[in-house]
Amino acid sequence: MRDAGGGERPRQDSNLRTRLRRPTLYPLSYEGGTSKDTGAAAMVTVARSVTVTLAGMADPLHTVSSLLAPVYRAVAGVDADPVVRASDRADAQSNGVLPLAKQLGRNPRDVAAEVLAGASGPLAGVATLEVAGPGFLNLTFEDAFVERELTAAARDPHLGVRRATSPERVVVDYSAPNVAKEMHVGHLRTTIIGDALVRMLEFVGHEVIRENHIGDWGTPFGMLIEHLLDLGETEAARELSVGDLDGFYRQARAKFDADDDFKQRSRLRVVALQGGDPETLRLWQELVDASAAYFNTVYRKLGVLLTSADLAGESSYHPLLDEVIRRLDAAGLLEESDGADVVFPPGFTNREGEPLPLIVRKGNGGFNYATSDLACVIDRVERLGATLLLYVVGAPQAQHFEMVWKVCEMAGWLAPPARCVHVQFGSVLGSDRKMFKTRSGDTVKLVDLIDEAVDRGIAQVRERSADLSPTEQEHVGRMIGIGAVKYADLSTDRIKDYVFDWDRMLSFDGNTAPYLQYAHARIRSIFRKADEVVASYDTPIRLVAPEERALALRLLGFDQAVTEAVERFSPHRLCSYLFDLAQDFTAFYEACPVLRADDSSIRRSRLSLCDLTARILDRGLGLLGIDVPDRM
RNA sequence: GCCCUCGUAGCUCAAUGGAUAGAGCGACCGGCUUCUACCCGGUUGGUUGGGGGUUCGACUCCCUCCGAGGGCGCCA
Repeated sequence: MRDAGGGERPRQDSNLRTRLRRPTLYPLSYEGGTSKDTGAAAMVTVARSVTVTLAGMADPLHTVSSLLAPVYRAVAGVDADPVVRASDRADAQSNGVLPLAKQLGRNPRDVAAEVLAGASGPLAGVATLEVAGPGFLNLTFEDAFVERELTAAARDPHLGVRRATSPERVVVDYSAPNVAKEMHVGHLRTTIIGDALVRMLEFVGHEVIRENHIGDWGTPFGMLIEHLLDLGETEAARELSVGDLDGFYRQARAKFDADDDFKQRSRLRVVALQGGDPETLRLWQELVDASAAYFNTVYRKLGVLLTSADLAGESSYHPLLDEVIRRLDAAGLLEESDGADVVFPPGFTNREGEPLPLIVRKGNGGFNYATSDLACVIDRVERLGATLLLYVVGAPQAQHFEMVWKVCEMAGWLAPPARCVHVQFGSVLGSDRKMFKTRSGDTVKLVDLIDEAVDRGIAQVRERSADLSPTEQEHVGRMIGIGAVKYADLSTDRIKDYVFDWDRMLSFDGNTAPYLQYAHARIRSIFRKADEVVASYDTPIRLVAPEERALALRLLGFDQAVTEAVERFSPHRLCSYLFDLAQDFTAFYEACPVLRADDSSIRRSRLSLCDLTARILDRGLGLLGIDVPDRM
């Protein structure tokens, strides 16, 4: 688990230090897409970890790694499996696996030279190598090799993206609005990020279970049900369907605070609800259904995958709560504190520096969210059989989840390979760098935000694309508006706060959805004008201009971009790649005439490059949940 | 008070412990009028909040200080 830190680092004695010095093997690692200077290609670092991957796939760097693996083994004299994936690195380091590199005690340049000598054979016809800098191997691919790999990627329905080597069953917990409460900006990030992760995980071959952990249980439901009865069921249904959930909730709350009789009825209603009274449950279900219908309209507007089938509300864990307590008790973990049943996971302290408990049963005998989160882990691991549990929840809840998972580990419910990951994210800020609010200071309703995005998108299209029909303008404008909001959210490192800025996210310049969508539409436009159909999967690609080469190498990096985004649960990795791709395409487009190319084989080859670029843009944005218009 | 996250160009953001820290916007200079743009190229811009440490090598890891935000017993 997380190390609380604070310990003083032990001082190394100087002899030991001398003996351990000279790290130097520095095995092979893939260093980056393409080099800055146009002529060169991808580079390989004789620097850090071995990222040799086995299966043969379209990505040329993996091919190179495979070819070089024996060379490394010979040079390093290492018998061990040289496969270390990026995600294993931290683990490898702590286990002392990786630093085997450091045990050779030789100069990196010499090692690099030795690798170079051994590599010329295996890499013949693939790439040439040269030693550079403090022990880097620069790798320049042969054109013929790149052309071959590119053709292979184009024929692959997966566009060169590898499947996960060990597919898992993954639960993604995201969105999680509350019944009878409005969805606001706070739900934007969890919904969008969760949706993108689901799409990416499925794409690389994992089995994904979406779970929308809605807040459909607890004491507020007493007053909500009583308010529903006061209004009359038909009137209440009407109000809820209009989507004025906050109004409904506020009225109930106001009555609860002002009216003792109402308060009393509410309390009795909570008891009835928890006791399973059929009529109360029926009314409760009515509230849940009305809210779910409302959530679904929001999800459809936003274009995310969630449906009613994904609902896994807190109430569904209700039957498990007694079991949770029973098991904790049996494990000897349960303690009594101030009348409540609690567990003390080690490593957490409160304001006074005393151990901080996780309360699993309140003093009044009721359960709280910690209890249902515990039940939730049991359910996901034992019933669903998931090994990876993702919680796409805001950063403020980090400590809560750490405590819950710690208790799960102590109780033995959460053991490898099963593990939980908090996919946390920062806040959405206004231009004042404070929490994003309306001008009047209220929280921003999510529907309002979505509607404004669509309006702005449509306005944008009307201005720029007067030649499109009104219907098309609306259709495309919707994609642009929604895409802009999603992309702005996904394109920055999720852990950080970001500033919500309509003008920037809707700009056609810079790292934005409209820029990428436009690059795609532009390619489609070429094909509408072409008098022949050329698909990348049946046309050989020939690289002539440096811009073609740069684009080609970028296209081959799709696999790496997707893999990184998935492994780190960081959609912005994919965004950065797509932006780079669009920029490379634009450079190509400026420099290389496609339809007007003199030579027909070049023309076909360029059309093929265009086609593959469009397919990757389409697919890549699709993995982010962003729609891509064919014209705009 | 303790704990967590963040701090990178004027602005908005990138960067597995690797090469000279990169983009976009803005600004400045120069081109272009095109297979879809208000486009293209170039220049400008940095003590990566400060200081120390580990390392062959630190934006990245550790310590410390400063600043911003968040969390800390019966809400979720």
